[in-house]
Amino acid sequence: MISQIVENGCSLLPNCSPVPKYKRRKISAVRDFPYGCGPNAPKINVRPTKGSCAGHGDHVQRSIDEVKIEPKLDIHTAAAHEFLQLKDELAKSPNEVSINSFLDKTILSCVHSFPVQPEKPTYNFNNSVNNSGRNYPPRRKISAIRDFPPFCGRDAPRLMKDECIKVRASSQHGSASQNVVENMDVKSRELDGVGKEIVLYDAKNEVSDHDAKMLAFDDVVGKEIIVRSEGCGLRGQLLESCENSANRLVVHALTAEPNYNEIAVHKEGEHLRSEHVLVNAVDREIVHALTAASRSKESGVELENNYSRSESSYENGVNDAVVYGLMAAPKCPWRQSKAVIFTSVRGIHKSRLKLGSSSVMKKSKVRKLLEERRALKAASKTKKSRQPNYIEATPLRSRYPNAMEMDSWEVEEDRNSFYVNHRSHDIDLPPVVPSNAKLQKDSNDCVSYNKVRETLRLFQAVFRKLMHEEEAILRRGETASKRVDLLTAKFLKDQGKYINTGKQIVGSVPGVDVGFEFQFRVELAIVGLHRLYQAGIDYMKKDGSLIATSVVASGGYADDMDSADVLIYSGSGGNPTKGDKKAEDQKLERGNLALKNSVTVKNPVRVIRGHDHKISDGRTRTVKTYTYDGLYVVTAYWQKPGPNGNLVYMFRLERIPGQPELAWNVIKKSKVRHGVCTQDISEGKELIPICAVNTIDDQKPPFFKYITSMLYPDWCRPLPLRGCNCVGGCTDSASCSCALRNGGEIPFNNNGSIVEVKPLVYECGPSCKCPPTCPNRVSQFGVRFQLEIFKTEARGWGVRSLNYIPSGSFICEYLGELLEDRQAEQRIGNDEYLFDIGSSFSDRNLLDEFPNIMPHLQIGPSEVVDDVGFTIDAERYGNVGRFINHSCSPNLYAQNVLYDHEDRRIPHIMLFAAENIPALQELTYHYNYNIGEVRDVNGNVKVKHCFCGSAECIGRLY
DNA sequence: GGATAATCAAAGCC
DNA sequence: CGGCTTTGATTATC
Repeated sequence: MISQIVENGCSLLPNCSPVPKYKRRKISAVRDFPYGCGPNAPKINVRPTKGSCAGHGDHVQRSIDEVKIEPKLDIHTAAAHEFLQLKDELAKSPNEVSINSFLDKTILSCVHSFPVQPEKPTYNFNNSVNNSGRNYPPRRKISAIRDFPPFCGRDAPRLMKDECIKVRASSQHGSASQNVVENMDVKSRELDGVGKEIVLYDAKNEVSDHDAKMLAFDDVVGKEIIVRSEGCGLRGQLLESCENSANRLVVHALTAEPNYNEIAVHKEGEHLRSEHVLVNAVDREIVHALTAASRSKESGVELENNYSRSESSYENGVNDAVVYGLMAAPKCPWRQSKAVIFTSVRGIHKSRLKLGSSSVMKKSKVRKLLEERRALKAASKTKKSRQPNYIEATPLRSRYPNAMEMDSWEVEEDRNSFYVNHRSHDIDLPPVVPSNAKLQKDSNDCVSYNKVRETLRLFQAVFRKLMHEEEAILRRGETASKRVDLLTAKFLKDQGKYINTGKQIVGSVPGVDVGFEFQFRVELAIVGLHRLYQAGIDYMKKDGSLIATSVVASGGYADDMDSADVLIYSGSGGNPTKGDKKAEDQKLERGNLALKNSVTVKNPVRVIRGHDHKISDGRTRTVKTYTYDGLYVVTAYWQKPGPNGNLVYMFRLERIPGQPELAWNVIKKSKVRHGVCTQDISEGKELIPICAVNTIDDQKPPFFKYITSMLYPDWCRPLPLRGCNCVGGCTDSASCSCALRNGGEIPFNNNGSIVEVKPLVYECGPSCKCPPTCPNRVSQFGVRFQLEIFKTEARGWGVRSLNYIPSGSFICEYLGELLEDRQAEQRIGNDEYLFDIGSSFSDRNLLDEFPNIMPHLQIGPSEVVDDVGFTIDAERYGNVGRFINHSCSPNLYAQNVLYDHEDRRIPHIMLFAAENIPALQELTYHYNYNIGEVRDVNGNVKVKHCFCGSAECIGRLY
């Protein structure tokens, strides 16, 4: 699949060629930065601590490191113990004591309410299908040896047509009896003293022993078997299909009767349930299948409407028989002419296993996807496919409404395709590169921190790119994947980009700092924070028992997340699923059990919280993110009735102190914002006011004239850009002249995020016919996020957002007076706010990474912006962009954009988010000076220290 | 008893 | 909201 994506990508960028090395811009600007800490300054990027005084930051850093450096249970446990001890001392109230006794009681009561092994299970044979009693029998071991009547059992011959007919009972008159067992003669006899066999036959219908329906199991006690005759001859056998603790096995009309329309094997009360629905004429195979499947655990055939679908899983040795029986058409001696269509495209297995299918199936599905992509491509080229719609996405049901009429379509291939077990191993998946080797190098925090950030950024970048492709597919009217996050995750996995994949980690995950913001659950898995895609509780086995390692609180359950440092977390399970409507009491198993054990083990548990963010950057929407909230300990658990009337487990998690405060807490806690010194530095010129905050000293923001568009000198009269003629909104990239300028595609996703770094982006402009809602108008509308400027400890004023910013979002333009370089050089002393146009610096992490793993992301050389020496001076006139600081590890990047004129020498400088940026995190971009090339008026090399404080800070701007 | 396969559950996502 | 995804744990089997 990956290779396919790559191919597609290349086709979208026809001029693929080796990436040109970006020209580093020559420096003409000189900046002064306040004095302060050096390269070892406290990190500021991911720790939006209030105020960020250096000492405080150091302290926080250290205490986190203590918890983080050695991801070993005992250290964390020690920390947790310490915390708990402290807590005990602080609050030795009677309440705390009573919690324990309360817990003891709860545990006792919960034991009573979950009778795992009732002393004397009772079984009600008179009650039929709807019995839902909770007295489950003890688990059963399979030990029966059975004698099989003719036509049954493992040596059962395949039923031939005649035999089927013979088996068929003549009576069409009987009716489904409510009181099934009473109508039957029940015989049971011992078999080898181990198991028992029960033969039930319908006396009324007077079928012979051999043709009687027969059921065998090995332990009568603990099983209830109901055979319901629905007025037809019966012959069926079901051996050993009861697993787990389900106590009732309902065999519902095992019939050999053609034209009879239902065969079902139910196992009520527990998970296993298979149904066989037959419509007309093909039921003989079912009997065969059931017979042949006698040694399998479960088999089923469904015939719905006019096509057939098989759901089966089987054990070794009987595969052929089962498949044979299920499939019937190609081999079946009595059905040579009457094909049941088992849909298969090009030999790819199309029948579907049930949810949670085997790895065999997964691989074949992957292959299917791959094949379909190819088919898609081929179809779009040749348009000569036999099936007009090759692409899987619509359910089989709607895709093959007339399957029966298609008769022997690709039957030969189907035969093979059913032997998935034989074919599954030569599926060519891309090799999975384990990333463990790389991990060895990540001994210190900085490396792993960078790695995590790099990986997340990579995820975002790949995601945006793949999303872009999917949107293009959708526009063509074809079926696109709806789960680009999963596509991206798979891609990264295949590239070996998952990190922290080794042994499960208790406590902090190296490189993942408190406050990290994630957009998808798969990202949590990619960095090793929480490995499960859906489940809320991750856990591991430690010293023989389960302990919880991380939980995700995302609002799906009735958790209490109001308090900052305490999380009341609901256990998992018990909720009504699709199949059965009623909620069940939660069980103390899996995650619930692990959390319970963590109460006594006192190990730290990572907490990730889900948040909903309203994004109103012109394309109003809500996005959900997940924030790593730090380490907690589970201090108590109890049961209580949940919202669905069932009993649920509740867990109390308390945050271990000394960890960085989270942004949402800061905002929540402080209703009144301290240190606001200017309400709106834009003086109403921006849509959203930009306030200035200073909690460091009394300084006010420096004076400057706020502008919202560039100031061009008199001599500069750039020609307007010729616009496109798209009336609807530039959806057709082939006809939109603006899209063509961008290499044939709109460089933004539908949600307004920029797809990738480009030397130059053409947006639609004033002379375009498209409306303002056009997806190709993003950065021309000014600031859309709630920004504020704030005084930093060491770097003067900085800019941050009060809201979460998704990766790829437009932040602001860098506005000011346009100068020629030589003019700029004359502004000595006032050179702090100069931006050199023409270099189009882009994020190095992104660019260095991409050519390796996604070759089609390379950029055509023709697009490089000419560097003829223009500079933007924001000293006297400017906007919020002038306050954004440099960082060696930035979260924004500058993108050249043209929309209102076509002079490529002086593009707009637009700043975009290069990653997901949590609220209150400082916004930075890379000023991109060349070290040692900045000189003063006398030609002396100038040195400027960098105080960005990022882990990879090189200590100098130039 | 260890390896492998099948089955299942899960606080997601469109 | 139904349907489509995935992964890891558990269970079953050789």
